[in-house]
Amino acid sequence: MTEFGLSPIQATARDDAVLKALAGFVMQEALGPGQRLPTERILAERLKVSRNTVREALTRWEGLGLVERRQGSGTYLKGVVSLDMLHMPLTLAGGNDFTSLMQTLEIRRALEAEAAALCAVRAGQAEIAEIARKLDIMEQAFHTRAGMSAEEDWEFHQSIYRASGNPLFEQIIAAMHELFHRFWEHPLGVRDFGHASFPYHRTIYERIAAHDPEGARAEALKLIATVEDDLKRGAAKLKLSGQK
Amino acid sequence: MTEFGLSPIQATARDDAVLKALAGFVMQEALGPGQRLPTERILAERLKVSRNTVREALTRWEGLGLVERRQGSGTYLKGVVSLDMLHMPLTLAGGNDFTSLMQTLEIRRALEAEAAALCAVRAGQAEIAEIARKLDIMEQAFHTRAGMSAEEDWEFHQSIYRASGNPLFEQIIAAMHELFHRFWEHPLGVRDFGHASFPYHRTIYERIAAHDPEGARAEALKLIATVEDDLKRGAAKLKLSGQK
DNA sequence: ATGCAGAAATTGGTTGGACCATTGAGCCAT
DNA sequence: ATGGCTCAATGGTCCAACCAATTTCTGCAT
Repeated sequence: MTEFGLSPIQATARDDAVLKALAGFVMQEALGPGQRLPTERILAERLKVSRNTVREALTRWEGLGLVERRQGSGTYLKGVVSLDMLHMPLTLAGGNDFTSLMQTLEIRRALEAEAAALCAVRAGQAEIAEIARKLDIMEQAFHTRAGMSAEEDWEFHQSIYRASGNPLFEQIIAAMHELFHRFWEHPLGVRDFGHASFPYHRTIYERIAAHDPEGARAEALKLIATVEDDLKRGAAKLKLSGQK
Repeated sequence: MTEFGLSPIQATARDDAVLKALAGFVMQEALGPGQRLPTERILAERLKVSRNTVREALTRWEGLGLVERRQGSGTYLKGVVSLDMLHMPLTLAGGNDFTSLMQTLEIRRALEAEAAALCAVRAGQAEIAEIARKLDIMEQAFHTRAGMSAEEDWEFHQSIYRASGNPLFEQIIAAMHELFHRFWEHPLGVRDFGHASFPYHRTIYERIAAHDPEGARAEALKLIATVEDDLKRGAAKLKLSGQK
């Protein structure tokens, strides 16, 4: 099969046209997350298409998590949209079981290590200071609330992804985090989940502040390893207690 | 065309219910990629919902890349569908420029290295044989077609992702690959793009076959490094020629 | 004036029916 | 066989309602 370099043309593509126009409108009006966009009826009238077409277009955006619809209220932006957006929908088979969590952790291990290394190379004074701030907040929360610092923990890691200079790290891991939110919070009933990982947050920060990419990578790998251990302990506990 | 195993829907949240019922139907009938599923009119009748509702539900799946609709023909499955699917749609800002490509390469570097290492640990005889087969095909195509072996190259990497035992690797990288398809093919006008990476395919395979995870990781990193170099060369060339 | 319950308007969700555009299968003349 | 034709099937779009949740307005009692 030879390559002709030709793509099939699309005769009818009203949905896409609607989304393109809407994206242009959003940019023009400089709308951000939380803002409400025009009602379906108005969009249909302005764009000279049926309300049904508008709805199918918005359904696409909703499925992509870009927009949230509230009956009786309106349609609201949930993220930043731009004309040159690229979509990368992933669907993972298998539910919220041990295997799925373990698989996401393998992805996170790869990305976390790389992000920490890149961060150690690229982070400037401001980024390092921000990471230090998040680390302090997390450590204080950890001590005052006896280890319940999931939210602060997450924000610490986010600050590293941001300082990596590549927004894809944050986006991919954030999507996984949102997906397994309940499990990152109270995974599998292990009460002291995450305790073992605590000291490595500071060591990661130190290696980043010292601009030592391989050191940061190594500490990040240690952190993920403790999480994997916790997960395995939780799975073993579950097995003992007879749950499937 | 008599029995569909579909039962009517009752409460609100119709479209979600439609998708759940449809997913159940797909599993029950053991439908796989490429297969055609019932027409919208039949689904609407069987589920006792309006055709518009069916369409919105299918629009969701289409946006997620699970399904492909062909006017006049039907709606066809594009991937594997199951009841306990989880969706992780990512939307990346920024277009098909040099920076975006470089950022996806950083993600690919992290994942490719980890996948190769995992593969070296987990791949069995059958998986290794499959990788060897893809490698042979790629090398032959490379020699007979003077380096134009993008498709075979991609299939070689896919076989590694599959043998890693974690489907997320293949899904994430496949999504990026599809996204930047034109650029992976003829990136930035560099004619011998990918030539430098050629020898590392075999070295990666050898480390995997020897069950040497760190060796496989190292070779994978070398391969990505050559691609990054090609990309930088292409960008420099573009800069010289005055294009933006 | 103020507070609040109920009415009214707004907005997304659903329905049913109609028609258009594309596809594919069957048929027929060549 | 080949090419062109019809015609039924199927997804794409449109319209005009109505339903359900939410918000806003209104008017009465305090």
